[in-house]
Amino acid sequence: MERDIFDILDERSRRVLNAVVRSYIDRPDPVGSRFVTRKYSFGFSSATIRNIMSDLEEMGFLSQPHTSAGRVPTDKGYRFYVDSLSNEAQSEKIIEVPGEFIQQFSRRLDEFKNDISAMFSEVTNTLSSLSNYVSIVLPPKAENTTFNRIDLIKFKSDQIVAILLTDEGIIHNKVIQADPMLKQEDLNRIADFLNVEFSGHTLDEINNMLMQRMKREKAQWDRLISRAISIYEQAMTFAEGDIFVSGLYDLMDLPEFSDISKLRELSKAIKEKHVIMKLLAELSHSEGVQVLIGTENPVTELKGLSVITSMYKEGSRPMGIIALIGPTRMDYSKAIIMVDTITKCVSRTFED
Amino acid sequence: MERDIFDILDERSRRVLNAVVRSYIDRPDPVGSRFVTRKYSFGFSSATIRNIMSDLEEMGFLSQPHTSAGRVPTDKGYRFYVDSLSNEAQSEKIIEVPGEFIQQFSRRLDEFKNDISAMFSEVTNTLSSLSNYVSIVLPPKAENTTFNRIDLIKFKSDQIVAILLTDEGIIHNKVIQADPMLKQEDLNRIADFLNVEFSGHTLDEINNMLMQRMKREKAQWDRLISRAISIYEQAMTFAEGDIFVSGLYDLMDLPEFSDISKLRELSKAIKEKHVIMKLLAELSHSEGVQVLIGTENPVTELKGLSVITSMYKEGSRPMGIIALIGPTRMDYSKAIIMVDTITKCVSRTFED
DNA sequence: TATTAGCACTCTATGTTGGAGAGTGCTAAC
DNA sequence: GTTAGCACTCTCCAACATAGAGTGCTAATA
Repeated sequence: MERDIFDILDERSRRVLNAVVRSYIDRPDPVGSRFVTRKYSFGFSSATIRNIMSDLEEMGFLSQPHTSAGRVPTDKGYRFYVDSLSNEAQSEKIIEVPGEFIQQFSRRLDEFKNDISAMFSEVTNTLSSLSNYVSIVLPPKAENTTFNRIDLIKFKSDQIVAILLTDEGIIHNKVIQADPMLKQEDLNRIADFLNVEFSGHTLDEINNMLMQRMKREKAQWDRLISRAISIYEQAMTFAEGDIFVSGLYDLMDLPEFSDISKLRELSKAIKEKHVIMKLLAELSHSEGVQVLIGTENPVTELKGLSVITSMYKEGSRPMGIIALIGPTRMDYSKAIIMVDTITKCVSRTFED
Repeated sequence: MERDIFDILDERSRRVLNAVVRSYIDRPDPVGSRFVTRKYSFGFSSATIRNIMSDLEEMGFLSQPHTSAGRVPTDKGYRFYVDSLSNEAQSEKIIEVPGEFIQQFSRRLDEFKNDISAMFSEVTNTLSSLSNYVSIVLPPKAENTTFNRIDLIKFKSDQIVAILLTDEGIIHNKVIQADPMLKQEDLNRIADFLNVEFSGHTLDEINNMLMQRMKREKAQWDRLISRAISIYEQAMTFAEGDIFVSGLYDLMDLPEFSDISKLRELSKAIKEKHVIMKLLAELSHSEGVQVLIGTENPVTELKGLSVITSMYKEGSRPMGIIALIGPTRMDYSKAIIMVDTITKCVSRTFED
């Protein structure tokens, strides 16, 4: 597929296309042939460039806002640009992130080790203020985290506070209604039982174990176990985790958002978390940094925008997702590097 | 003070002024004398109204965008309008909130009794979607909440998870570093000690008790107590509570925000939570619903806006604050009633 | 055959002009 | 004290002209 595109365009067309995209990313004015010849000295006259650009338009890489305006990249044009970026990166001029930044940022993350939400806030803030785009972090899905221990605390006669700790340092707590007859000692015994049984398993595994055991042992449970399982199930139905978002307001500075309506759509999409979460989750099945450009995007609210995502992991286990959302006219090379770097920093923090 | 203003203006001027304000709130076009005479039949010609409006302008209640435009209320004009609103309310035509709504909303809040943050989210969402302004809820200040119990859980050899429950149903948790020699039993004894000592006191009282005791007993503590106090102190330094915000994007529909820059300022102010928190806290020393109009506002970022606040309470103890922020051209009568009603619903929920 | 210079053409952006309309302030009459 | 009448002011909008940027095409050039 990629090969195809590179075959269709000869060296010269490719260079012109990339020049147009780069120039447009730099300043959102339609790019004219004369401008290209002057700024990037190709050794051809503007007339030649004109012909090439005309061809590129016919092939759908560029478009004209109106006759006698310069050209503007289409989503397909951006796609070509992004693809050739990663090609370049593999071959030669990889843009370097100063090791200094990485070190400093990693150290900063370490400070937040005891408070994982604060850490994620820090991540989104850093990412959005560096990029001036909207950054989003999805925390690890509960199912992927590892049960460390649960504690049950009697509260106000008919309520129980269940506190679940995971190895990742995430603390879920939930108030559940319960039989007022249960004493704190009963709760302790129940918690002990759960801790022994479940420790070290992921919540996902636990759900499966539970189901299997329920099938096998059915009515034979003693009262303790049946209560334990019922309480655990109640405790586990927590609201889907929050997502961390930052930088929506920085977008207001960009000319493409002077209209506001795009911004509204984006904010609506973010408000309806599940839309975003679903998109990002789907997008991140594959390895490395993923890029969705404009209409490639399945979510209608985001069709005018581009999304860059990457997964952070603990070892080889996927944890959560870091994403950057901006206009299609995005500084892709910078954005991709940033997402990549920051994802790696976060992964490293989870390692230790 | 209020009397003064009512004395300066005769009955007729007052009616004209209120008519202008109401009309401008209804539609943001400068209000002309002819329009006033037709819409609100005063029994005077437009020329007379013109004279009155000219006087009102001289006194600073109205202003003209340019000669030969109609008049627009100044902040002082709005202030007059708001003050006469509450006068009206006291005397006769109180706008009624359907009891049905109150019942329904109270029932809805009850559903969230076990999850106080979800409840506050619900409150901001309701308030902003009813009003189309920005709504903010400040949760109870930690110092004002009542210690119910603390639990300490050993976690990963050198860490302790401290979980503090308050009578209000708020759960704070915090991971703290600690001596790896401490066993879970030690922690239990420490927690027991704290629970016995502190139960039923507000966190504020506890801080005072602690300080006093430290002064009195100084070096005489036994090891348990000294450890307990140290742990409690660490656990209590949690991050300043989150504030709940909703509706920023609904503002974009209003003509006064077509400019965007005001919106930026507001969002900046909200991001810097402490600015908002400080303002709201100051504003809410007094009883009932407070209104700040435009330049009355001490925070520069909010000078173009109006703020309506009210405190929710548990019995007579102030808990937190509910606020609505919108343009100075706000539908004050509606907004005030809404803030008032919702505050009362929240207070009632805390009662039981 | 590929490239280029030249030119007519198109479209936008900007500025100017000239009512139409809304509203005012003032004056003189009621 | 109130009002009718009128000249005046200012905005808004549409019509029009012009400059500038950029194109596409053609014919000449290497």
